[in-house]
Amino acid sequence: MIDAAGLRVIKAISDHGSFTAAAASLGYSQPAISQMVRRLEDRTGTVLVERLGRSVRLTEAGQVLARHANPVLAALDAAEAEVAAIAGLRAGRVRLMAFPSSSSTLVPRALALVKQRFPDVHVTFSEAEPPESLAALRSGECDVAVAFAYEGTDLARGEEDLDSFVTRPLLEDEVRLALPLNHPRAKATKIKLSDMADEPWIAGCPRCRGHLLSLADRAGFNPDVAFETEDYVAVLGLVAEGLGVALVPDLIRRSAGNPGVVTLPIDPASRRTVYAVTTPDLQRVPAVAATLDALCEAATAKGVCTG
Amino acid sequence: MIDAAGLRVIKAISDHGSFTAAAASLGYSQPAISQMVRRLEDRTGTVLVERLGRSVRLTEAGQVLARHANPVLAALDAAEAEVAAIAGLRAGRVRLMAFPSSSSTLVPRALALVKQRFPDVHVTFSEAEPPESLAALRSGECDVAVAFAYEGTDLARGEEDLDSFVTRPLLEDEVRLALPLNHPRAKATKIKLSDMADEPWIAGCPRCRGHLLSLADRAGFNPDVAFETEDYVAVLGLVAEGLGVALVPDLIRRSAGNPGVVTLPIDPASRRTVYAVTTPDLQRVPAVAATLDALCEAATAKGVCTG
DNA sequence: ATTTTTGATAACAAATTGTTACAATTCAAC
DNA sequence: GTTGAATTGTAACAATTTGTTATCAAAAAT
Repeated sequence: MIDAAGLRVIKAISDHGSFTAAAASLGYSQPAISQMVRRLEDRTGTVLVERLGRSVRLTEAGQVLARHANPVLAALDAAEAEVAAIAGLRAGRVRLMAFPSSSSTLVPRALALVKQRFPDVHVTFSEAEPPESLAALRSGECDVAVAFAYEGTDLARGEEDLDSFVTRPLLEDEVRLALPLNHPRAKATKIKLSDMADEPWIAGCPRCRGHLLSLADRAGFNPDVAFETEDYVAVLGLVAEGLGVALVPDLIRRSAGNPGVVTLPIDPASRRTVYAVTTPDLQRVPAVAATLDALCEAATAKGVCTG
Repeated sequence: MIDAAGLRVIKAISDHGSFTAAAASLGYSQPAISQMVRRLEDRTGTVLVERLGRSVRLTEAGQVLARHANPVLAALDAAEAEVAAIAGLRAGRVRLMAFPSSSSTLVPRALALVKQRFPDVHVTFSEAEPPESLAALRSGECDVAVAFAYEGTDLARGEEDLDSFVTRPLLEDEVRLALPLNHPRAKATKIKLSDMADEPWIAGCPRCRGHLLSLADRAGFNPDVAFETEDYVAVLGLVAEGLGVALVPDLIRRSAGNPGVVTLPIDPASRRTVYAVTTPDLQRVPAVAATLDALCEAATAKGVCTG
């Protein structure tokens, strides 16, 4: 019934003492004010303005509206300012989820970039493997997920539909074989997986284990998985102690290298692609876009970012 | 830019979780909500709602608006309620100015009527002679004036323009001659002013003095005005002490009768009319109308109220 | 008295806000 | 899988609201 425009008009009249001056202060023509007041009076069923020949004065009811105008308009302005701050990257919160091995360098570098450029944009961060991070994205618990897909498999393992997501490739990550330093083949420049068919294997996260099984199958053997752990530092530790060999993405070696371990390219080569993932809607949120950009830039030092 | 309607829509979406439910809760069709959100997003240049297939969720910016919605809408409702209270006579203030001799019975009775009918309407009251009360009405210092005009003269003494006022006759007040009880003519039933040409006179307020001079002139003499006072109780006291005779409106005698004084009709008769005066705008304010009605009713006991 | 200032009104233009009908999508259930 | 109910988006249109210009009438100031 009464809206912000009406209050603005009443307040202008109260402040300036005439319709004409109120109109000028609001950038309207004088008849616009006349009609606005008339409409308000019709709607409220009350006289709001006393016409005294040349000047006007608010009645008690008009003064009531004028008194309420300030808080209401101030609150509206505040709301607008807050939204504008988010739109202008002077505020905003982005909830990022990334898989553990990305946390070591890629994500911290991206967070630093965002913070440097937009100090008031807050990126919160938590670790999760791709299936959970994508589920969190879908359910609204996070805004950006950093996930990966092994060559030839879908990002979401084929089961989830990806149409509802927007993906941005960040970098290509080569999958290498990790051997203990004292292993007989540690000096090779390249290795066939089938050569390792009789070694005990150490597997990483479930998807990595799946990838290992898939590659081994293609190489014609069934690996003996002696240990499984999601913690890649532990994987490398186990390898260093000579308890087995493992497939590890290059990112791991570079960020958490273990001096007792060497990694070699495998033949045929295999890679995984690391993506930043979000939704089409969120992609248009400035703070989210800035985070994606930062991830992209942080990645270019290591890989190719097309975006 | 952002208005109350927009906030209402965002709040409804936040509360109900879908456009359809929000539309139902606001009595709109679903496309109305879709378009409203789209407009808001265009205006703010920000994504406010994440579309997740079947349901929707507010983005951070959307949540900001939803959070501001409550205070703004509550303040608007409060403003509306206050105005409605004034319109519905559950609130309101009327500033009444009346000339002194009306204060004794007419005005108190009217105030009591208003208070009985509309306990939350506050009528404040102050005394002023007609010229000042009308000036106060014009300048906005009061809402209703109780004034009088002697027969044949304008309410505002001819100088002021009455077009800008609305008048409502309350009662006719006969002008009588006050004599001390022991005056030789105290037993007469009617008296010609010319019979009193040689008496000392006591004059009331300036306008009353003017009326005395005018009547005396018509009766062919020039009265010897021995005392002047605006206080009619004093006038009657002076008369009772035999210090002179006076013209007093009947209202005075009835409300402040002095046992040492008799009042007689004069010939030719003279009356004054008591009016309630306000402005056309204020007349439409319910509390003012109620006060006018009460004055009218309070007067019917004594005179004729046409209104 | 005349001029300037101010509000009201009429007629019209433009923007807004809403509706209905229908297409497209999602999600759950069979 | 496939169907079906539920939900959002879009297009076309109608109604309302909101603003402008031109003009009038009244009030104040000179």
